[in-house]
Parts: sequence; C-alpha cells; structure tokens
Amino acid sequence: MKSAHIPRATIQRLSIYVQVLEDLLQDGEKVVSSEELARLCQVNPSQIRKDLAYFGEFGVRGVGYYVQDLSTAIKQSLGVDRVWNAALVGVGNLGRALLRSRMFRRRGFFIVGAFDCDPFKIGEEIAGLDVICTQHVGEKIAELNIEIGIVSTPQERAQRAVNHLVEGGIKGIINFTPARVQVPENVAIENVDFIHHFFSASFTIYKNQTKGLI
Amino acid sequence: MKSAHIPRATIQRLSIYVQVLEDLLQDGEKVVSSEELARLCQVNPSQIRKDLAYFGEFGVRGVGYYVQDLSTAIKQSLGVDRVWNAALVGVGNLGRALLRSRMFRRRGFFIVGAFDCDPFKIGEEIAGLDVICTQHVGEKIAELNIEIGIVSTPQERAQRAVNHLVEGGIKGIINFTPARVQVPENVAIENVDFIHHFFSASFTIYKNQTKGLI
DNA sequence: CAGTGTGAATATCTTCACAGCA
DNA sequence: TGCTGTGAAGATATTCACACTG
Repeated sequence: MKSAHIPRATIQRLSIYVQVLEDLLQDGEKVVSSEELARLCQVNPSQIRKDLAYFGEFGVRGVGYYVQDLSTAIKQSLGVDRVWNAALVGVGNLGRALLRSRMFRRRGFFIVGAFDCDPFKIGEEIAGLDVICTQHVGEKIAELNIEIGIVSTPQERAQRAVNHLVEGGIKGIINFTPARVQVPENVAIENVDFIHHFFSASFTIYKNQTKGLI
Repeated sequence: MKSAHIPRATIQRLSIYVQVLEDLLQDGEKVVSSEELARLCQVNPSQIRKDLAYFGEFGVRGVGYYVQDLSTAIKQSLGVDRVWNAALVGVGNLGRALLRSRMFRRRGFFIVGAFDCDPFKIGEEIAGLDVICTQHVGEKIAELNIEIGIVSTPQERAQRAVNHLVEGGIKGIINFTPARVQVPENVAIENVDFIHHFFSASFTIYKNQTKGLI
C-alpha cells in the first residue's frame, strides 16, 4: 500500500500502539503478533495490519512484529522520532499541570516556554521555567526554535493567544480550550476536548438505563 | 429519523454544538441557522441537521433553530440536563487541575470525592474536598450517589483504581491515563488521550514539510 | 504452518440535493 | 421565500478472507 491519505483515526490508533509497544518493551517482550497487540489495544487485528500498511511493511510473516523495530518504525512514520519544542500559553490550573507533567517530555515534546498575560504570574517559576509575558511569545518562538503551541488560557482569551503564536510563526497548535479558534491553513490545529468524553459516558449510562425501562 | 444507533462522532459534535450555542446565548442571539452554526463549529451544515435528526425535529423551517430551545433539547437528548456526581481517583498534577477546574461543574459534572492512596496526600484539602484513601472509594460511591469515576493516577495504578471504582458500582469511567484498562461490559469507559493530538500535529507538520521537498 | 499483507466485501459516516413546511 | 429534514449518492473506514512468505 504505502501512503496516500491517512485517516486521522489511524493516527490516533498509532499513538495507542506506540504506548502499548513501549509497555511491552519494558516487560522485555521481543515479538508481538497483530492479534496480541490488538487485544492489548482493544481493536481489531486487521485494523492494525491495515494501519501499518499505510506506512510500509514492518512485520515478518509467520512470526509477527519485533516490538522495538515496530515502535521505532511507527515513530519515524509519524515524525515523532525526534524532539519538538513547545510553548505553553495560559498558566492556569491546567497549564500548570501540563507544565509539570513528565508525559510530554517522555514522548519527545519539550515545553521550553511558559507564557501568561497576568502580571501576577509573570516571573513566577514553574517546572524550571519563568513565566513570560504573552506579548513576547513571538520572539521566543524564533529564539528557542519552538514549533508547537499549547493553548490553556481561559476560553475567551484563546483566540488572542492563538494569534500571538501564529504571528510568531508557529507550525502547530494544541488547543485545550473549548473555543473553536481560527488559524491560517498552514498551521496545524488540534482541539482537545475532554468534555465530550463526559457527555459520551453520560449518554451511554442514560441510554442503558432507559433501555431497561421500555 | 429518530434514534437507531448514534455514531460516537455525532456525540462528540453535539458537545461542540452545546458549547457554541451557550456562547451564542450569552451574546444574546435568539435564532441560528444550521449554516451559521456550522460555520462556528467548523463542520458541514447537513452534518448538523443529520446529527440533530437522530434525536428529533428541533428546527423551524424557513427560520432556523431557537438557540435556547436547541441547547436544551440537545442536553436532554444526551442525558446531560441534570447533575452527575463524580469521584476523582489520583490527586497528582492533573488530578489537582481537574479538581480545581470550574469547567466540569458548569457542565453539570460535580466532583464530590477526591481519592488517593498516598498517605501524604490523604487529608489534604483541594478545592473544598478532603483527599480520602482510595480503599474507601466504594463506600463513598454509595453514600454520595456517585455515578462517574475520573481516573488520573499514574499509568501503572490505573487498573487498580478502576477495579476499586467498579467494585463500588460505578456506572462510567473517564480514564485520563494512557493505560488501556479492563472494565465489565455494563460500565461505560472513555479514554482521554491528549498525546495523540501532539502526534497528529507533528505528523501534519512533518508531512507538509516533506511534501515541499519532493 | 503461523501470521502478515492486501484486495474485496461490508459497514459506517458524510455530503448532496431537493421535497416540504412555516 | 428560506431553511429544515431526509432519502439517495458518494466517500471513508473497518472487517473479512485468503494468497503469500519467512
């Protein structure tokens, strides 16, 4: 197969595969079949084989996949086999948690700048970073080679934060705000939305309960 | 149309519609067309009409949708027109941020219990809640009428937290951990995964860059 | 011969296009 | 007349089934 257009659902699953493969690696597993990996990721085995086929042939027939090799191959395919520098704008509750999280660093995303427009927060140190005025985010993007912006401001300030990042030449934005922001076509935008998971769960529970009653 | 099986993508979009409708309401808008709402939500107008058709007929032909009525109708359809009590297990960086966030409460999800197994955290007060030993989560689920569990422990403790919640009779779980946990069929599980958004953004940027080079 | 890689079949989701109603 | 609601068409995504290979 190789390339063509890759479904966003595939990317989402590849992220799960990487996660599970790294767990397997830690447990000392050398080889895994699509069936075993599928069970661990809670997807269909052909789904995995199809997802991988977009990028190449990584398995060995009759054997399975070498865990280390597959993990590396997926990361290369996604372009996450390197470090990406990121700036975080909006040092609120969530912003602080993201700054302190080790998860991003472990996956190659280094938050190298923290920005906020609140004078009381500017100068504060969090996770080894001094909070800087959001006005200066543009300069810092160039200076620190930042490619990804993380927006965790209050909803009403999201678009302004995005504008600052875009003017500074950012390449991608992860928006943790419920606002639907506007970006130019050449900037990748990802909207993180936890609330819908709560809605989905509520709906499922609600549905199951009413189903029993009819 | 009315009912049948509802795609999970529809639920996800309905959550966006609610968000945008509430913003419109705050701006004093009374009526909105599917075209206008679509623009604000960055989706196709027929998509909106189709999504709504799963649940009923909420619009007025030749006019559009009454903002307040539509918002209420969607929330009723999803079962989020009421309060859901939730327990949070795992008071780390992210857990604290979630406890302090006003977003959940605003959407009807009240976190009424905070749990952790770390003796240094037990007894600490966060956002008006005393941190309780995770062993006791089961009793509290019954006592406080908790239906939803939020898991924000370290990855390796996620399954144990889930087990405690399930034993206590929880109905749904929002898992903020990268672990793929096992739950019985009658428990709704939602896996929140921010990392894949970072992967998607990286992939998009990487792809755009290499496209230019070939 | 076990398990991948993939074309074909199926299932699902999205968009179009227009009938029908306020 | 304007915009919804929806069947039909089109586009995508998932699963099956098996040829193929280490």
